[in-house]
Amino acid sequence: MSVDAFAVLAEPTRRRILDRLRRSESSVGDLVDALGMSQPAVSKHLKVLREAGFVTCRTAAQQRIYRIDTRPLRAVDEWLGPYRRMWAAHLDALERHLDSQE
Amino acid sequence: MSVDAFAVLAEPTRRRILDRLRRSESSVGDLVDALGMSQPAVSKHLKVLREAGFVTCRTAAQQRIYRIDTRPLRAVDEWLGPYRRMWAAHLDALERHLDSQE
DNA sequence: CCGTCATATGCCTGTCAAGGAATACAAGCC
DNA sequence: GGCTTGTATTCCTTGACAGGCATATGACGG
Repeated sequence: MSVDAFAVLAEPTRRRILDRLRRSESSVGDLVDALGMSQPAVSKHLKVLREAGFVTCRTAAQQRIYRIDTRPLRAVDEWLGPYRRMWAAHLDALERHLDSQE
Repeated sequence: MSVDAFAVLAEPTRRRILDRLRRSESSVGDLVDALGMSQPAVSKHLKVLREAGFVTCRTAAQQRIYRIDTRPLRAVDEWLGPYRRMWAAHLDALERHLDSQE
């Protein structure tokens, strides 16, 4: 959980991993196939994701099955909160404007 | 708009700039004072933010006044959408569980 | 135990971004 | 037109990854 969530998400490959894990949990090998990248590279990204809390893994026989944990993403969502209020306010204003125009 | 939004947000200083601009638009000098960083460093971050669409600037006399544009943040918000549905689903499930327990 | 499959780790190299110092540019003022 | 103020740009150095290859670790089957 040491590294900043945004820094973790800054890497496109890691977002691809998350996008894939969103659909179903996967073994490292599955991800290697899906991403077309070397196994060490994938394992390293998984390590970063794991240490930042984005994924958890369980051992199943000789494989490690990775699975999303949404908690860090919720933190990002909360960071967005105040900004979301900004554009919500603008949309409201636009709406009022359009209403007054009709 | 060339650089990836997440890469832009990965830099803590840039998030600090956005957090400050969220409260009020500011000149470069204001930001330099607020961040305690060299003026060139701030200007460079502003350039990155500008090129990625996070801020716009207008010229006022000899100053440049920077202001937030929330569009790229809305894009981030949309990227979060599917994940948000994940944890929303979990919360719903938890709620149903608690309801069934009462 | 030993070989094998699945994954993790170390080492190396190349790339890229951040920050400081110096400098260039641009707009106002006298 | 020089001078000052505010901001952008350039050059340089340094540090942080990302990715590949080789190798270590770990779990299973015979």
